[in-house]
Amino acid sequence: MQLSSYINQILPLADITNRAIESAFVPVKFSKTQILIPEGKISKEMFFIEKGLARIYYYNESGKDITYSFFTEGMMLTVAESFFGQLPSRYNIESLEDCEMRKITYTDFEMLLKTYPETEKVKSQGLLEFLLKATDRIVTLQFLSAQERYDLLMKNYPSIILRASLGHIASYLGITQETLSRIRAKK
Amino acid sequence: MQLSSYINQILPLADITNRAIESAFVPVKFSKTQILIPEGKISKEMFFIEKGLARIYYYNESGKDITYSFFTEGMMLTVAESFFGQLPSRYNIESLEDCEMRKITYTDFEMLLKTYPETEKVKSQGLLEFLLKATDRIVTLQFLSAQERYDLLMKNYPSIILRASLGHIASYLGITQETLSRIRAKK
DNA sequence: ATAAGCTTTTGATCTAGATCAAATATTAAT
DNA sequence: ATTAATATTTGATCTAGATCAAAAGCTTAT
Repeated sequence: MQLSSYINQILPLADITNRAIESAFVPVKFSKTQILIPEGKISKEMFFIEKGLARIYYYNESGKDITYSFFTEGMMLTVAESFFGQLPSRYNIESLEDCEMRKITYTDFEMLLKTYPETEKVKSQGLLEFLLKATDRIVTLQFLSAQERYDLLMKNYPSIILRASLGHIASYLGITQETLSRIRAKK
Repeated sequence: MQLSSYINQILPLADITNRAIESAFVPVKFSKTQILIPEGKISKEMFFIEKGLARIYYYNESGKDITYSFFTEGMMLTVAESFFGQLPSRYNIESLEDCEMRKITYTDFEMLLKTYPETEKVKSQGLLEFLLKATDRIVTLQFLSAQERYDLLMKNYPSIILRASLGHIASYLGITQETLSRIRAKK
């Protein structure tokens, strides 16, 4: 999906606003396993993925690397609280494949908000989408079994399951690699 | 906490805006165990709690009543996706004690947004707070043990633990009542 | 092509927390 | 006050998923 269709599907905007947004997002490429946003830093940029796969992750108290979430084509990639709130990020963002993205800086984003007030609505609408995903995730983790969580991911994001590594998927689901491997072997 | 201090702590606003917000929130009382927002309906109202305790809950596939989250004095109570997005709520809101609240209707909320554009920022900032809480919750559920989750709730919201029932707290933590009872008995 | 380094699978065991069931406490209703 | 209804505790099992350990498959770099 293109950035323009992504924005329009969130909220239809005047042509001039659309063009301003388009040109505020500049192309960037990343190779596999680059850190786009490191833990502890304020996110100065937000990304829209045109091609590739990335994840947000953190290290838990015992130092284990835990995937918080995956992002792929047509998704807006950002640690929302850090970018929108300009707070230090508690997570890292890492590319898992060679990626083609578009990025916007926070400065340019603020400029858009000032110049085209209707973008403020894109912001709230965007935040709402992140919130919807987060609440889904909570319900999933609260009471589904490992198998059910896997099936759900498979149903909603089959491409992630095909492209991400076993270990990353397992920690995303809140289970160990061994358990995930056995779930897969079973069917 | 008063509504005015709540708003000001989120974002300082012009006096006139503050006063408009104040008067848009009208007082309401609820007695124990009333349903303020039922599942399936679009939230037409958002509440600010001055006194009392409430929860958001849903029924899982096997019909079990699961507490999604608790709200008490000084908190804004709403199924954010439903109120801000005007979508049908997937959860119920229920009072757990006799409550004194202030409520605003969506119509009045929209009016505020139009008349005082700076309230749009209160909205995004509010959404951001909901998002922050949700991401915390995900991390908690992803890899902490029952005991750790309990300790964390106790540390962050001791008053909830003292006031809510065992069953409600247990489902909130993603465990059974029996397990929670044993965790408590242990210390 | 081969070694070195990762990633995934498989096996054996262990344990946190679930489930089932019954006994106490607590609260509400007549 | 007494009964009925609801919430909590306690006990005895069971099981999903963790942990530990080693083998087998893949990648990547020389």
